[in-house]
Amino acid sequence: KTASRLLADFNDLDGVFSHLESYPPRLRSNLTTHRDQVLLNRSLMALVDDLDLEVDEERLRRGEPDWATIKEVFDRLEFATLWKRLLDQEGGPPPPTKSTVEVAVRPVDSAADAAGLPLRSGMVLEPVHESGRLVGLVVLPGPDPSAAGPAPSAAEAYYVPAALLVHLAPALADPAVEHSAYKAKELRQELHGLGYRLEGLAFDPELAGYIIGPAGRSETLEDLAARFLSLDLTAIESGKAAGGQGAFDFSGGPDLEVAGARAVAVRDLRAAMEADLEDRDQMSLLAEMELPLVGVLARMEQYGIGVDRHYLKKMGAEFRADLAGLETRIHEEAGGSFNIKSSLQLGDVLFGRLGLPVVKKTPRGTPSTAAAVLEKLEDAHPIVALVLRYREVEKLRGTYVEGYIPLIGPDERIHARFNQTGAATGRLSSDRPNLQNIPVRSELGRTVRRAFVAADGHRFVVADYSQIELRILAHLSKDPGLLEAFTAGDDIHTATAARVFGLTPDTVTTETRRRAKAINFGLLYGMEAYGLADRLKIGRQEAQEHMDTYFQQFPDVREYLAEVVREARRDGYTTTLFGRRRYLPELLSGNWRTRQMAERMALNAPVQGSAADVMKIAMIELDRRLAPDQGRMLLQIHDELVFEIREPAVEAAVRLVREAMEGVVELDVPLTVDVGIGPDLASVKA
DNA sequence: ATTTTTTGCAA
DNA sequence: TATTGCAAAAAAT
Repeated sequence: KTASRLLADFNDLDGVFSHLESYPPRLRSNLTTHRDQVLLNRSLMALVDDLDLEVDEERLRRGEPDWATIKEVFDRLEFATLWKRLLDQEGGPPPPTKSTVEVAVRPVDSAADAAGLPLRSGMVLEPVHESGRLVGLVVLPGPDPSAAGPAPSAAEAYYVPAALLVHLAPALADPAVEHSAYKAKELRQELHGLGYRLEGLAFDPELAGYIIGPAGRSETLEDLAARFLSLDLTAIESGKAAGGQGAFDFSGGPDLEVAGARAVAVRDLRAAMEADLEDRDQMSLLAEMELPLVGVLARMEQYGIGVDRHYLKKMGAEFRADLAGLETRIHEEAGGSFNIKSSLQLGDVLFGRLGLPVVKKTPRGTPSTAAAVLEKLEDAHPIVALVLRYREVEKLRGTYVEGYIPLIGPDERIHARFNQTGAATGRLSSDRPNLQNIPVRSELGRTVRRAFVAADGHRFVVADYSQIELRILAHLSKDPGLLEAFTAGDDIHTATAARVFGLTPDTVTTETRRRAKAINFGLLYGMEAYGLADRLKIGRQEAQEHMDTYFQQFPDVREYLAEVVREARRDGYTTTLFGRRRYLPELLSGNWRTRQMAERMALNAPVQGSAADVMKIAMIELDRRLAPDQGRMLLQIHDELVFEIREPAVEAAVRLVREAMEGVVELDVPLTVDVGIGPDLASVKA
């Protein structure tokens, strides 16, 4: 534990491995930046703990690496041969890392000055903030085609304060004047807030980094500069803070030197990262999928979705009253007051005072009070059902009904964000709020949907891909049984049930269909018999039989899934239909549990990721083809798109949406889309 | 005050 | 002891 303190705090071993494993080859021999060392230290500490090794704390206290233990770790784990070789080379100090950038940033201080700036295509835009607000833009002009001779050694950039941005407006809004920017969508939205349009996005290192190695979260520009340029941007920032040149800047203005260095980093990252993307055959993923999507998502965020504030307030009040009543009754049943929302206190009451049996424990050893557990105890004591109800209402009140209210804008709409780099598989994610998890399953939960209302004279048009993941599985596996079922247009769960249980489609009961559905879903998640048994509340044996029969009936699915894992183990990553990769170095982990988890991820990633690819293409296509006077795309919920359409245009829009979504890609099975229409999200009906 | 844990909502 | 997310709340730090 002393060692943990000397090294860095970190527990996301998976993320570290994804990151390091996806280094481009020429940088693998150069794990020398500060960040590299931190990452390496962190993952090593996790491994030391994992393997129950002792570190030489005496050495660590002296600030020296404990090479003996590090080598011991690698000796015991076969997957680390690459690093071992690296460490064998490690004797002397690491080669110096670049920590300065030659750049001169000239502040622009007059309208005439701003109007005369060179705004060539290929420029880099780097926002400058002060206390969270955009105060200006550093512009690093693109290459000058007319310039003779070599480019000057020091880059020349300009700082344009917000007040003078108006002189850049035509160039910013011109799609022919291409720009690069880190977190381009964010910049675009900030400029939009000031009344400026930004078009012509040609490169964003955040998106390129996401494609090269989606680590589950986006990397900072500092991370990317260290990884691809061996450039330590943090040294430039901290150097100033620590009293380097420029530390005594009494002007009180923004830190232009740092912004300039960042802009140069973005420019240089474009060359470095595009070269990598070319090598990996992923340029079109960036240029034709992720970059065009930026504008689409930005528009969706700007439009927002209409919300009935008064309905939410009324519902919140009702929920509060319900909760007060439930609380009283629960406290009565418990024979005393306690905090129902605390799983610890609730556990004490249920499993202590009331003596209910402990079904399951949490990873930390306390008795679990999760809904699945409580459902098993419902008959044991009347308090259990009340607690379940309390949890449900409290969840809806806190997260949804009252959680939404502060997020409603002055336009009475909610402008959630869609994050393009949030999910390791290629999916989008959403936050502030998350509009990809609006309740739908429970009766009470569905009432929340009534709060989302289409504007006057408009209707919501909701289009969802029918069984897109299973269709992609059919396409990828080429299993004749699965292909046939989809080509014939059968209900896939019924068709599966018929084959697995030896029935004809018309003799499939609700129960057998339910079981087949669970198997189909389980397939997409790398199911094992244990999980299926749990889900279906049947024996492990029986679940295993179901799976065996399934794979007998659909042998190519089994073969495909096995092949996915084999390839992932060999290559280190899985691939989607459109070349998106997911790195899974944990497939070679010495830890059985970790490895199993990675295998399930490997099974799921090509299917979920390909579906995400298809949806992204559909969104870009629809953004182009849906005329603004017809309506707007508002939400994406993974396999579903929500539009707000002017009433006279609804019929045409339905046709357009269906045609575009079904036609984005030609698979071995048809893609079909179900469309519903309604005045609010609760009332959407086919 | 910030991070981690538990829980629960969606596809 | 099924995949991917985001978030609230309590507890832990």
